[in-house]
Amino acid sequence: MAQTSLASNSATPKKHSFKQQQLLFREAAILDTVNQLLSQKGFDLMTMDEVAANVGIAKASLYKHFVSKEALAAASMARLLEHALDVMANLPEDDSSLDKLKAIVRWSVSTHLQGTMPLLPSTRSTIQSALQNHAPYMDCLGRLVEQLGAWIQQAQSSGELSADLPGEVMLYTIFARSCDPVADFLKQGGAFTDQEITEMIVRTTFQGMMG
Amino acid sequence: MAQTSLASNSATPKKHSFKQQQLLFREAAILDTVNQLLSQKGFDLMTMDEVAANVGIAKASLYKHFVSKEALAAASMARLLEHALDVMANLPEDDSSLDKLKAIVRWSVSTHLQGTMPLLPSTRSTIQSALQNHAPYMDCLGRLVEQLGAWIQQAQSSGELSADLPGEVMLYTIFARSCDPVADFLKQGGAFTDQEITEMIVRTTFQGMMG
DNA sequence: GTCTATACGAGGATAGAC
DNA sequence: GTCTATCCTCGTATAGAC
Repeated sequence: MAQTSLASNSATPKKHSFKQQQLLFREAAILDTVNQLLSQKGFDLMTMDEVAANVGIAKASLYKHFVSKEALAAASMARLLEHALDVMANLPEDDSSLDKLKAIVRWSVSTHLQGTMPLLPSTRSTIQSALQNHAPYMDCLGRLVEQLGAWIQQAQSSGELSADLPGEVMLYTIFARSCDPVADFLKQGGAFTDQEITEMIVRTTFQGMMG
Repeated sequence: MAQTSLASNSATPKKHSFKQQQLLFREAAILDTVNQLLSQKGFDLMTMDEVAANVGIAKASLYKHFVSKEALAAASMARLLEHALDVMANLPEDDSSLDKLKAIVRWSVSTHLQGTMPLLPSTRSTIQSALQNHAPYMDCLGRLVEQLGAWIQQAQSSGELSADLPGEVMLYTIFARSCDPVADFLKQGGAFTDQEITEMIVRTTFQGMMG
């Protein structure tokens, strides 16, 4: 199956590069659609018919690219985490750890508001077990947790974040902002721009409602 | 239908009180089960078969009490909001507005952790429209929003909460704690008691991770 | 590897006896 | 108003032609 989507290996360079390019392009288009739908409706309410219709291909063709709905969602999530890692790797080096943590929350909420954040956390969904068996996803997640954990520790050491609040709690709190319904409610209210909403959530995440 | 579950009116006091008692008792049992299932799996993943099985009655009997799955969930939600209003009405009068707001968040998270909080917010679910057409729910919600809004304004006036953060944002932030996945993650981790988790979430909600 | 057509199961809701 | 048995729709997944 084309599920892992590896590029051509060095032994046979460019042998089928055009076909492969086309394949990857098609799969990227599928995953873009899946990202949107996962963001709008979540895994359980997203249907394969819908995905196929939005991409503009037949449902059966979808199953040639991804073996199941779970695999499709997992691929989408893995790509999102790769994107997150990329964002994190490209933050200004002279930013403090706290600044970097704020930046990743800003990116999460902003992505969520744009409708392309496939609901990372959310316990109570049937994908969770599928994700844990999806190596690419788990690999990215591990690296992401490691990096965020390091920044949290540094921010605690330097006094930018409270030293007496478990880092675990902070990690989950930051993660949870990616699926925070507050953003949806505020956007639905229509009184604020996406940027204003993002900044207010970043603020309440780090300073609460008293600071 | 017995959907509104009003007690016997004053014109015919106790005429069928025993039967009615039994009816209300049965319906309360159903709603207890629904609360648990909504808390564990959410609306979309909860099945009527499951509800019937857990209550110990046939599925068809369920439909004698509630006309649809949506009506069932709406009744469950309405009862929860009534409960919340009750908790709010019985807070110590000499508590400050901020204390009261903290108390309601504490109650929300605690209820969530106990597994009896039927996921209030959560956009992306099919119940939302049904809830908006359910008068008892909307009525309770209105009163709840009014009371919380008043407390927020008072806390802002007294300087307990930031005056430059829109009250709307605070309201939603408080609401969102009832379905915060952070609580689930921390509970799953097993490193903290429910009470510890609750207090940490109350803290981060109001003081953020820096305070 | 794309399509049309279809198998199959799950789940919401109902029929009709008691 | 409780039950058993059933209907019907929807959604995942597959068969098989091109």
